[in-house]
Amino acid sequence: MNVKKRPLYKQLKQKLIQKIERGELKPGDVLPPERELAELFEMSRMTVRQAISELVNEYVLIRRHGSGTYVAEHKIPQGKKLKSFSEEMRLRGMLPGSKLCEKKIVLSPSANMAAELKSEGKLFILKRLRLADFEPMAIETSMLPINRFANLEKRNFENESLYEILEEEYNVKMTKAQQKIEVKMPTPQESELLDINYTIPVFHFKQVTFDQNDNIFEVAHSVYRGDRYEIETEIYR
Amino acid sequence: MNVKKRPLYKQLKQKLIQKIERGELKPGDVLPPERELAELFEMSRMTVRQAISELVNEYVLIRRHGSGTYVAEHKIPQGKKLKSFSEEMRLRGMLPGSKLCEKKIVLSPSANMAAELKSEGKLFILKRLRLADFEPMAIETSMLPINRFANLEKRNFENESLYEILEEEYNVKMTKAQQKIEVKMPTPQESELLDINYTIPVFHFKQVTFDQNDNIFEVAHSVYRGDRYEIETEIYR
DNA sequence: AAAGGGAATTGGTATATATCAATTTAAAAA
DNA sequence: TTTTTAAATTGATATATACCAATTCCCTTT
Repeated sequence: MNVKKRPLYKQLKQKLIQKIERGELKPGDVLPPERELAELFEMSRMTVRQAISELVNEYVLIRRHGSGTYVAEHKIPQGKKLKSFSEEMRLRGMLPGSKLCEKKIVLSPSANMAAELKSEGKLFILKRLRLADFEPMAIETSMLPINRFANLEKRNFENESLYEILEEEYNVKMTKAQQKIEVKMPTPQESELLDINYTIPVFHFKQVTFDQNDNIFEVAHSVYRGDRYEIETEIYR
Repeated sequence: MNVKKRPLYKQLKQKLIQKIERGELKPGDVLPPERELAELFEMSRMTVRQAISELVNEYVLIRRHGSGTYVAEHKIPQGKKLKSFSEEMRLRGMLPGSKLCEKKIVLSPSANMAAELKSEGKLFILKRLRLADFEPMAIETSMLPINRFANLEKRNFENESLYEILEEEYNVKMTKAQQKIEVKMPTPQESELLDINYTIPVFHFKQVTFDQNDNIFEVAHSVYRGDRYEIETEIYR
């Protein structure tokens, strides 16, 4: 007795994906026509269409009316990946740097802050001026629950990457982040730190960072110079 | 004779979206069952399912097996997917709108512009003030090569989606876009159109849009109000 | 060789029907 | 009342069929 609970169209989907992964079907290749696939796999054309439709939605296949169904060219590009400031500046061909502004432990964080971090107890706050080619680029303020990162405050952070420390010393890896990006005018302190005129607008990033277990381990606020920084991204339908 | 070239399922899609926009269907509300919708709109259940399926893919509806189909709560996630202005505002729970500012054909575009579009010849330029809940949100300027879109300039664009027209009339679907995002201060004209004080900074988007064959078919410049708009995105390692 | 036109191919839309599976509802039992 | 069970409801999967629409292909004409 054949135990089959897996839907037919999902089975076909999987077979098609396997063919692509094994290289039997390469990007740009045309698939057999729907009517032929139906015969080949002994299912109705409608079922074949359902499998193909899902793969089209997942950008794996491309349909061309009157022509055929093709394997998509771009594979899992997904324009923007989570990077640290240093990684990003290096990618842009600039030399990253850092200047410590503030390093403190907040004993009783505001309710707002605690809610964002979904954590109670003391917070470690790290405020750094980030440099690119020795010129100010951004002000980065990170907030972390100190109970997860004991003794973190003893580091100096001048020539150390926060994320590298977290990964190597505490085994916490960033895997996902949610960002809100706004435009603002800088405060007097911000424009002085960033060394820009008060008429230059800035990017405000509010980031919530998740570790490999999907727990929030950092909330960061960053202020980027609008005259030096621009966001580049690629998005897909 | 009734001239109907628009597919039935797309008509239903539009009707459902309208019901949501008009508030007849609110987030969390349950839709009539598929069998009932089929009877109501005098079409087969399969056709109803196709309409609903597409809306589910676009995060407008949510299906729950055995329970029903519901209007999605707009959580505004999905920052990384390519959307039209209208789709995005709808996701944010706002009513999209449009006001035509300028519609013209440029006979001899600048070398710069032609290079961006990788096309020679006349350009169609469409400048619209985009509204959200009847208030200005952005100024959107689209540039398209007129040789690919004959008679496009005869449309009125007041209540029509540019991308829908391109898809339905010219069979051009947007599949990829590259964006550069900057922060600027608005020009006097921009602050007047957007109805904001000159001290409010704005987002500048420069977008190059690709069709299903990976050809550039549009270059768009958008100016978004910094006091009403923020970018939300999720990024992964 | 080039251009035009029509047939064949291929995906797109639409209907009708049947059965399965998850959930909800309501009736029955405790 | 609470719990359990069965039925009804609702979406999910699958088949068969028909015709429309965009593209390709090939034959004819020029």
